[in-house]
Amino acid sequence: MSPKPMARPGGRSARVQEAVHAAVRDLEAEQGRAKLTVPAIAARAGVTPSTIYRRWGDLHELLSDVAVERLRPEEPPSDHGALRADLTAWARHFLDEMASPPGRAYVRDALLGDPDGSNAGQCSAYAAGQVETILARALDRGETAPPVEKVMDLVVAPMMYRILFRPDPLTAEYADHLVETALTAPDESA
Amino acid sequence: MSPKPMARPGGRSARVQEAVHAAVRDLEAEQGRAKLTVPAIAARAGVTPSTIYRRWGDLHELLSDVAVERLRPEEPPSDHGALRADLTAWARHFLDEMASPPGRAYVRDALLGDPDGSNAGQCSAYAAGQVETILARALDRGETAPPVEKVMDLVVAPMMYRILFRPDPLTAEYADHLVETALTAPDESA
DNA sequence: GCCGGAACGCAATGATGTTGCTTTAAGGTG
DNA sequence: CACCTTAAAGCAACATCATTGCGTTCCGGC
Repeated sequence: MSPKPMARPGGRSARVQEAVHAAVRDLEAEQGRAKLTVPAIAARAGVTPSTIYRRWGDLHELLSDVAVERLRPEEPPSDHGALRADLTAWARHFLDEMASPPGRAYVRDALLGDPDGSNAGQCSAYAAGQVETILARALDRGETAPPVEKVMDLVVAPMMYRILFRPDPLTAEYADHLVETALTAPDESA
Repeated sequence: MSPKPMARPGGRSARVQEAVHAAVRDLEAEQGRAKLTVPAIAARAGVTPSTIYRRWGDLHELLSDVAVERLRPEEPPSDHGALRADLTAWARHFLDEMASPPGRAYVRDALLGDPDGSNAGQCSAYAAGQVETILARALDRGETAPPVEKVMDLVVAPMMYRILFRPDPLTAEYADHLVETALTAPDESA
């Protein structure tokens, strides 16, 4: 079911997977999405199309797979010494990444080829993990911090909604505004 | 660019469009999404595939088109005599519709075949329109009501985010909670 | 160093996507 | 009301892509 069963993590399987992922990245960068087709990717990766179909099912699942890997945060959120500063910086960064044309494309891909929703869930988990880190750091400092769910609802969700459903441009001020809302909202215990 | 140019609204064009849309609905109901292919739809609609490709570009754009039409609200939100009741009822209804398997499928389709984001924008506009109606009604009654944007950020966005990115089931209580948040949040003027 | 099984390559087949050319009919005009 | 223009649909050929059976290779374990 999972696109990357990797029943055999070592050796050829791993090489093929890496080659295919690299081929997707390269082709996309060089020729754009329109040229992203399974045979083209296979040729570029030095692999036969049937291999790709067998391992990933179809193009969308493969793209979803690659997109999720690209959406994985590479570093923990930067530490600015205070909750508000940390959250603001992270929200701005997140918005910047996700609202950019390539970012939007990755998010869409991740959602697209995802029969069971596990890839989309992974994306959400990445964001939640980053937020979690920030909040834990705040608690360590002795600050009061809202629960993760609240930040997801009040900061992450609105940004994602606008990215996906609205063509309008998004600004850093909007991210700031959302963080402000999350930090000043009443702490219901629900 | 738009999937439905309709430069000639009357006569054959309209009949073809309706026939194709109907074919999509029927085939989906009868044989499931897997069997939804352009040639099959064309055959069912009594049309040649090239007609569909020329008018809609590809299968995804056609499905997106159909999905948006299905997501259009058919009635104004029901009137319960008070803002809180109206918003709660609408949010529950919205969540119910969108979180159901067919609802999720429509939303995904709408997002999917949508190069310029106009279809997704339409979906958002539908929801905003419904909210707008509710808020205007409240103002007419003399109630104080939050701006539309606030309701979109605090109620609609979190629901959509969870629908799209999280596999977990969603409850009516969650919708209630979001409405509560939106109505009790401090009224910043920003 | 041998064995079992999973993954890959190859190649053929069927289905789908795409396009030039022709034909029909909608909508405007005299 | 007949004619003319032109968008849209039909037809048909072609290119490309998706799918599958079978043989081969190579990983992983004994």
